Amino acid sequence: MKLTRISEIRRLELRQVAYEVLQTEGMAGATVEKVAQRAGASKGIVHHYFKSKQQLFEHAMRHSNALLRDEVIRRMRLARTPEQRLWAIIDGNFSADFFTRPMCHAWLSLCAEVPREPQLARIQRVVHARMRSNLLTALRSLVGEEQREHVALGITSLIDGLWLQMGLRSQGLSAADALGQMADYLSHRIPNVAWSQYLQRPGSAA
Amino acid sequence: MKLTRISEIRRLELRQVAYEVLQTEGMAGATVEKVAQRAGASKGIVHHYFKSKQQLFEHAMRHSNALLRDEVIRRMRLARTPEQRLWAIIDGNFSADFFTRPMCHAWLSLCAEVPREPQLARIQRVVHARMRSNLLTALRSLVGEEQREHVALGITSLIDGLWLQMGLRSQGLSAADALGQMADYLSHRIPNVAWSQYLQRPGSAA
DNA sequence: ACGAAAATTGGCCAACCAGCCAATTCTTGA
DNA sequence: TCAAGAATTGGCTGGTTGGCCAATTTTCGT
Repeated sequence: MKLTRISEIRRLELRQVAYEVLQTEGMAGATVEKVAQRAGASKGIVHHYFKSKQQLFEHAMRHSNALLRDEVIRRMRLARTPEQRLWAIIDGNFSADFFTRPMCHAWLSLCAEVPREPQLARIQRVVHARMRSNLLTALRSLVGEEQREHVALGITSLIDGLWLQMGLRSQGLSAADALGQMADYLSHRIPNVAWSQYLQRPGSAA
Repeated sequence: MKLTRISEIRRLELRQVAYEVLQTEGMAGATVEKVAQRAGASKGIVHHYFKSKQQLFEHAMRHSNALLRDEVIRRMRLARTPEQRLWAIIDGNFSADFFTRPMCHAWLSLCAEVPREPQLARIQRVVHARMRSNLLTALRSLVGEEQREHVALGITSLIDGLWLQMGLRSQGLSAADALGQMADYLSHRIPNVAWSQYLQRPGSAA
């Protein structure tokens, strides 16, 4: 019995490679041939698994999204209180493994295409909806109902803004800097929770 | 005597048109021919004024940057107090004329190229330095010296994050929403200033 | 072992594009 | 008016890319 068909393996490999190429080449410079070459395969095989370049990078976006989602889920499992759940979301978005300049460049390249690629826009909507839902749930006991949406938008915007800083600043930004900003925001916006405690043990939410 | 040579007029027109094309086509889809066509000119004339496509869009970035800078300067002139100066910077970044989806799309396209185009990175550095300088000056009497850089980074990130939301959200974001978020941030981070007063008269800092 | 199906190759093609340039039109100063 | 120079045209070219496909190799069930 075959659990994983070769086709599934190839699909996963290629979308991973496509995402890597995106990190260094950007959307315009990322050609099907470069993806094939980096994967050690021929150009034809890429088109065998993805009917178009567009679809290939659509799956690359799903890939990066899955990485981020898993980081958040892992931290969510360990969280026991609403504060911990909220911090799990934030900390997951600045996981040291993913909050890097190359990752940010790939993310930016994809974001820039969203307005013109309905499929990417669809993925973006799903990502956004999940983030909003997670935040609203965690905020339920922390913020009054009439302010929850507002605070959720503020947190989302600050996260995205810090990612942008990582990509655009000359010397980048450390995950600790970003988490410091988030803790600072939360300390002022949602007092009576000692948010700074989460900065002591970086990478952990429990 | 001729104040404005035709060459200068053309350069201004073309960089403006290049920026408009960027709004709808993105960086990959923005060809020299499309810019020429939209400008009602031939492809050759574009290369006559800009030695390369790269240089053309470098000037397009300067163009968009100049628009934003002027908006901030205009509000700065009317500001009399540090709070007003700080709000002038923020309000200028969400001027109703520029805080639109097409503008955001062009901005995103340029941001996504920054990592691979040293010239764009150079412009980006200048923009960032000016923003930082403006913010630190305005914050001098509002925030303790040891926290100024931190708050300046927070404000910058939140502004960029809200721009990103404008570009990525399905239904966009109004300038009022964005300014509401900024006022909310300032109210909690820099209390004892009635930031909400600035929301009464949208578009004005005085 | 064998044959069908899956996987893979490498090259072809049509489309597109940036850069270039010779020829033409327009502007301007004397 | 009339050159001289600036402005502009439009087509050419070399190079690249995405999509396609016929041919070949590999895998796998029987």
